[in-house]
Amino acid sequence: MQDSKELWQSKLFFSTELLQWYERSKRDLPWRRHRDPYYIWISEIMLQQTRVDTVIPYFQRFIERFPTIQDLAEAPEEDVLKCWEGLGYYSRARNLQAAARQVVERHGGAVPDNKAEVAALKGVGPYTTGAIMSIAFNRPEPAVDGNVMRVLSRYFLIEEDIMKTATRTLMEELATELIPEGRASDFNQALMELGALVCTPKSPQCLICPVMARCAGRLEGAEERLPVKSKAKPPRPEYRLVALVEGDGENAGRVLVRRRPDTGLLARMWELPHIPADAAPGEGAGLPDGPAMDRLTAALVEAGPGVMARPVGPFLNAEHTFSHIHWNLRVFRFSAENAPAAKGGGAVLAAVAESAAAYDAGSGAASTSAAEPLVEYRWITREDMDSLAFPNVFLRILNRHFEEA
DNA sequence: AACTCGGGGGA
DNA sequence: TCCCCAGAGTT
Repeated sequence: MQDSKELWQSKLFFSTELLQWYERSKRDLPWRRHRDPYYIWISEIMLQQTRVDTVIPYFQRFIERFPTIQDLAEAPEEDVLKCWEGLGYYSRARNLQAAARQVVERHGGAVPDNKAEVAALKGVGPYTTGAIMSIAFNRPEPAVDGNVMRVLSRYFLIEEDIMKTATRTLMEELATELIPEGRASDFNQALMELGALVCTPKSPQCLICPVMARCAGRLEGAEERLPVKSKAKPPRPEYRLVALVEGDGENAGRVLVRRRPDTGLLARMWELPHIPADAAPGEGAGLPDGPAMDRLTAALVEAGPGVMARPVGPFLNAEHTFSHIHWNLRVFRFSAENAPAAKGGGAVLAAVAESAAAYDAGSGAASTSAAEPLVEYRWITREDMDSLAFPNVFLRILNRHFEEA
């Protein structure tokens, strides 16, 4: 029998010591200052794949801008995205707002104290369901994130690959057993706090760990190699040519940007126009980038907004790594000449319908108007950046440009 | 089960 | 600079 008396004692020891440690060691975090389920929810979504120190300023700004679920539900999506700018995984923000609307419509604007209903909210998966139910409502549900799997795999010497679904299920069962009666909120937070502060991925601080005495991983000397985790694939490289086009005439001092499509990578975020490049940048030092500039020039006219632009020269190179893609960006400066339809600041310049034909041919399911723009172009000033959401890589390029200008 | 989806921090 | 971190949705 696996579940010997010794194992039972180890579990009791773990829960008891951990809870006591948490009482004296817990950090004073903004979302721990109240029990509002809305704030717990926001913080848990932001904390997915994101460190506490990064989240804090975003959380403060977010609840200031959207103090209630109602406020969030009624806000323009642009505002929500702007508030999320720089945090990454922007579908979290879009799903969060969609879920806020769900809560307003189905639950009268209050987060439901019901597991199935919480789990049904957009962007709320198994972990966040458990986190909300336990932290906000003190329900005995497991909240198994990376921290928890690391702590449990070490303490109980679990060698299963934590990337596998079956392992997470096992961890959830174990974590549920460990919750002391009536203490789900504190215990689950304690578990994650230990993973964040003591039982860290590298160089865990075993000597100050409250449960070191019975940690099977530590006693085996295995704490550094746990948890067992299969490696992720390296990101595939992608090479893009980017145009930084400065306007002329009425658009003097403005830069041409576009909004990304509704789905996929960086959906609905703004960016500089760019096109794919075949291969790595020619490393020939000092060679003019004539061919690349020519292709960009043509793209701005043909596929893009019909902008006639004169190449000025290379501006800078930039790199950006996503989980699965590594972007190599070569940014070139252009000067617009006689930009068409330049009717003044911020006007929509043109729409690209490059894939409209293929779409229509495919299904004929033209649910939206045929004139619906797939990509929207605008001439923007630095001030316009205060209301448009850009991914960090383009934020850096644009800031550099406006600093020099 | 495999793939998609950002960005930051530490060695 | 390189390496590591990892929840939810989609297919």
